[in-house]
Formats: sequence, structure tokens, C-alpha cells
Amino acid sequence: MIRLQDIADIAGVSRTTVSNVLHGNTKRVSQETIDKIKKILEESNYQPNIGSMLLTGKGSRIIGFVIGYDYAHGYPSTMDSFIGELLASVQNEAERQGYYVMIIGGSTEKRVLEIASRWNMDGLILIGYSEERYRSLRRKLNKKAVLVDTYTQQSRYDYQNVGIDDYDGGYQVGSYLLEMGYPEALFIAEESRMLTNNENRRVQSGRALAGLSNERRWQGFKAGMEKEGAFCSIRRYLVVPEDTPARKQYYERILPQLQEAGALAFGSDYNAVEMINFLYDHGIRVPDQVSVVGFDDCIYAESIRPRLTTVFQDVQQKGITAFDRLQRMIEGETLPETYVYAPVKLVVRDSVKKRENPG
Amino acid sequence: MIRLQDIADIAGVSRTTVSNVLHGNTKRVSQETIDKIKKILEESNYQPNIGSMLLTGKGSRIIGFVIGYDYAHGYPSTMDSFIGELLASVQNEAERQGYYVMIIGGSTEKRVLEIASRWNMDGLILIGYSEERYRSLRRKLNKKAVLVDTYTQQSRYDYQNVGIDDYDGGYQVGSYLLEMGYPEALFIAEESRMLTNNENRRVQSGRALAGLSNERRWQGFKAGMEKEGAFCSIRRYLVVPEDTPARKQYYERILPQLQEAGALAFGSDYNAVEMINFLYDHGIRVPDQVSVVGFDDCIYAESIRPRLTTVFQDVQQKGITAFDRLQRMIEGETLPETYVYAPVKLVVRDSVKKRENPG
DNA sequence: CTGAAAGCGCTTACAG
DNA sequence: CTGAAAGCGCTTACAG
Repeated sequence: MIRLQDIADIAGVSRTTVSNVLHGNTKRVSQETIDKIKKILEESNYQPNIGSMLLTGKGSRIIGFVIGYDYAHGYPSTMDSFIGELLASVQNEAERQGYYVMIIGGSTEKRVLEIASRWNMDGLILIGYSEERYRSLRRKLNKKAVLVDTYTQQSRYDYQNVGIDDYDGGYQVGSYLLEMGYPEALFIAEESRMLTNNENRRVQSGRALAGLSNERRWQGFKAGMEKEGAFCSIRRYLVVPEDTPARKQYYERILPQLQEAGALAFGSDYNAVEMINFLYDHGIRVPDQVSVVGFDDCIYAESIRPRLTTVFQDVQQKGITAFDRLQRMIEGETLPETYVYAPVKLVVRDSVKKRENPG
Repeated sequence: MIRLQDIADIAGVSRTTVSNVLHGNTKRVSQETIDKIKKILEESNYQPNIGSMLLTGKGSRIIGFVIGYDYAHGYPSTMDSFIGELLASVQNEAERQGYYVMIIGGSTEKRVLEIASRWNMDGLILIGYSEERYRSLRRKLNKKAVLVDTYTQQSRYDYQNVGIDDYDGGYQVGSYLLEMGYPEALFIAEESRMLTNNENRRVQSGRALAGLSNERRWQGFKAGMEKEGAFCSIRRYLVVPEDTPARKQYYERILPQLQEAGALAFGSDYNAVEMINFLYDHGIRVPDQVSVVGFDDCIYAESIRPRLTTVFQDVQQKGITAFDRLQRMIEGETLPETYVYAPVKLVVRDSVKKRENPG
């Protein structure tokens, strides 16, 4: 490894001068010296020693990737491909920009605090963090941060968030199902374990069990359903158990309701695929008897039958955007907007069938 | 942050003594002092400064998680949930043991070298590395390393590898299909882009296009098929294009062969699911007309119809094992075996139908 | 315009 | 049995 001293020796100057050039404190260095040093720096592909960087408190170029939730569909959340894909995208971008990504299995706030400060991380990308958890973390840790897929109920964000336009996704689905002749369609989402105390309180009042992201989708869905003046009751938003056997049981119980609705929109492809096959097991065909719409556009969506109509979200773009915004914050920029939406698009395939004379 | 000096001040000794206790250089320290210092260390939850650790070259407790391949099924490989799941498992284990995980998008050897040495990493876990690539890396980088899912053709490994027992997985499938009345079943795997020059050379001689892992599965499959004395020709090992349209086209062309075989075993669930639906589109029903077996037991395997018979591999266990072995190496242990198999298990569901009078 | 020196928090060979 | 001191590679206030 080449050291600052080596550069200085080659240039015939002191470490100080090289360091000054390196950091642009160049007001009082002769142009000649600057040029000479820059050239050597280039040629030798000099990289400052990490230990020294940390020790002198000049930032670490480490981004912490905090995984804030553990389970989905009863599986570890990472079996869902979303996290992996997002991480890969962030990692790629970070590597291109000369940053490093360290994982924090952020189950507890204490761990996040400890690791982020020990490593003097430049910034954090947090996935699966509720607004409340983030505020609490924020109080104790002063680091640049970008959240991914965190939702607020206030109209204004006072932190950076990169999300998809869930509302619009829901709207597209609702609107599409209405046009296809299903004014009674249901929206079904899975209960979420990542709820905080605050949110749980709301749960007890009988709402929002499925997390704010699904709530947004539902609201969009409702708006889409109501665009021609009809009314879409909250009773058409079903929150189903996360536990798989319990969920199946629940479906058994409400089977007549499902059939009557004629079309079912889901908060995830996984739940949609599961339903298609649940119905199949009960002799009910999709889309002939019941139509189904998913959310996510997973790699299986195109390959199952019927090919799944679902909402595409560009996870890769999300990762790039999240990193990009974080980097800009780290480098001192102040970002005007605090919330960025990744666009979302309904992909029409074969799991919805046009109904001519709606019920 | 509490420093070594602080501990020394509290104990009324010098930094040296604290450091000595910390590192067990305790031969010439009085028991009394040791006890006192240990107690303070405990209470203050002292953590050495990372910068100093790096600077003094005492290891970093960083594990590099090197992602060595990019694409699968024409998607970025991380969309496959395998990487994410493995990473999460390694991360959990590492965090429990006080290690940190940094991602290296190891597309190029140069990057891996650079990052691993800059950060003075204690060890590396490499995914999707061929033996040849690893040897080359090894020559330039002297670090403890554990490979995951790397295969050799020699009978002996001279490096650590954690894999699944592909051969046995293949064997279980072959043996099962034979018993179910399909002595002519085919094994189908997808071409792999991660081949090195060396392997490519072999490709040109018409073999091993699908990577060594699938080759192992095929060999097991063949052995299972031959257990009653029959012969299973290499012509029953089909390697199909990675590019999706090309693969579909290929399937179109060999459709009669597929039907005639009666049963198809795949190198991945993804390919198996795809085939089920490909056949469905051509009016061929699974398992009534053709039986299908997958590999991996992905989360969709149970939820599609017919429920997919496939081979389960315990990815989480694999991650734990990989980290555990790496940690032991880092801590100076010499591991006797160099290759560890994670066991594998055929999960029988509904995609294979017993045939009474085999063709 | 340039460099000597102190300091960041640790380890370790060495002197007492 | 214990501690003063040098050194790891860098930054920066300060003196020339």
C-alpha cells in the first residue's frame, strides 16, 4: 500500500502539502506543486488508509444498510427477493461512487446506534422502518439517512424517504377493475408484524393492521373505485393473518364473500398466487369465475398460469435513487423534496377477465 | 465513546496494562489488577476504536461477502432470493459473534483485492466463484476464505467449500422418478454465464454448459436412474439457453421429446414452474401427461398448482455453516475436512404422477 | 508558499 | 509486576 509519505517523497514535498492538495486546501500552494502532486496521486492510484481516516474522524465512506424487518408471509423477509434486489442495487451504485456498504441487521435500535457510531458511518439507508422507530433513532444518532418505503400519515415528511407511489398503484388497480366490470372488488393485504406500539394502538381500534404501505394502496384503490361517483366502503379492505394456516382458514370462512366480489386485488404477488391456487383447489377458476390482481411483479408473475396481472415497481431504480440522495446529503447538499416516488405501472396479463354485466 | 485511557484512569494503571489484560498477555500482571480491570471493562462495555484497530493491524472483524455472479434466468441474480437469504443468514451469525459484514460486488478480481486489503478484512465468503477464479484470487490475496457452492472436478478440495449435496439431490430425484415409472426422464438445466475461460473451453467440447453444480446433480440423477442396472445416456441431460425467449423457442422445438420422456427434472424451481406453464399453454397437463420436478423449494413451490415436487436445500443453515467455518479459521483453527455438504431432501408434492406401465 | 509537530486511539518491545 | 515511549497513517493549526 502506498502511503501519503511515499507521495510526498516522490514529489519532494512534505506530507502536509500532499494532504492539502488532496483536500483542496490549495489556496496557498503553488500551481506547479499542485500539478505535480496531482499527477503522482493519479499515477500511483493512491488510496488513503482506512484506519487513519477513521482515526482522524474524516468520515468512513461507509453506508449502513439497515434491515429493519424480519418476517413476511411467515418467512424471513429476505427470502422475499425484494431486500436482496434493493441491496444489490444500492451496493452497485455505492461501489461506483467509492462508498462501501455494511449490513446492519437492525433488529434493535441499540445495535444500529452502536454499529453506526463505531464505524463512523457516513450515512444510513433504512428499510422497513416505521416513522416512529426512525424518529426515536434520529433522536440518538445524528447521521444522514434515507428511508425506503416508510410511510407517514402527516402530509409533510421531515425526513428523506424513497418509496413507490403506492397510492397510484392502488388507484390504477381500482380503476382498472372498475372498468373491467368489478365495482365490488375487494382489496386484501397481509397483516404486518413490524408495527410499532403506536401503530398497534391503532390496530386495536380495528384499522391499519397491514402497515401504512398497504393502507396507501387501499386508499388509492378506493379512489379508483370511486372515480365514477360510486362509494367504496372500508369493509372492502380485508386484512388477513400473516400466519399461513390461519390465513388459509380465514379464506375458507370467507369464500362466499370472495366469490361474490368477483375480483380480488392483493398487496403482494405472493398472496395473489396463493389465492389463485386456493381457488383452484376449491374448483373455482381464475379468471373465469374470479379475477385476481397482484402487486410487485415478481419473477414468477409471468410464468404462472394464468399469467398474473400485477403492479410493477422498479426496485433497482429505487436503490439507485436512495443511494444517490444519500450521497448528495453526505456531500452537503440540501434536498428540497423529502419524499421521492418511484413510479408504478399496472401490467395487464391474464388473471382478470372483463365482465359484461356487473353484479 | 469510552477509550482505553479512560479505563486505565479508572483502574489507576497505565494503558499498557489494560491492553495487556484485554489481549490475555496476562502472564506478568497480578491477579488483583486483572480482576479489577476486567470488571471495569465489563461495566463500561468498552469497545476498541475501529480506526485504531485497523491502524495497528490487529484485524478488523470485517467479513467480506463477495457476490461473484450477476445473472440468472436473465434476471440479476439477486432477484433470485437465494443470495439475499444467504446473506441475511451470514449477517445474523456474524452479528451474534461480533463480526461485521461488508458487501463486495465482486464482479472483478481487482475490486475484490482492493477492497479486501484496504479494509484489512479478516475473511471472505465467496458466492458464485468458480474454482479457477478462486485460485487466481488466492494467488494475490492471502486471506481466510470460505466458498459457497463452488465445485471442483478433482476428488480433493484444497480450499474450504460449503455446498449442498447436489449429487445426492440429483440421486434422490432420479431414483424417485425411476420408482414412479419414468425410466426415460430427462434432466434439464439452464446455461450459466459465470463460466470461466477454462470452463468455456469445455463448453466447446459440448459439455458442462450449466455449471458444475448442475453437472453434479445430473450425475446423481444418472446414478439414481441406473440403480437397477439400466443405463442413463448423457443425451438425457439437456442444457437450455439462459435467455428466456431463446429457451422458450428451444422448448417448442423439442416438445415431442419432452412429452415422450414423460418426466422432467430441473435444476431450479424457476425453470420447473416455467415448464409447467409452458406445457399448460400447449394443452399438456402436469402431472397427468408429463411429470415435473424442481430444485430449491422456493416459497412459491407450495403455492402453485400442481404443488411442485422439488428438492429442499436449507439456505439458512448454509449461511450459518459458512460463517462458522470462516470464524474458526480466522481464530486459528485448522479444519480437517475442506468440503461440507448441507443435506438435501426431496419434498414430494403433486407434480409427479405414478405411471403404471412405463414405456 | 511550505513544513515541523501534535494528536487521533491503540499495541508492543523494552526498560525498569 | 508495571509503565514510558515509539509507531501505525493521516489531518490541521500554527510557525516560519
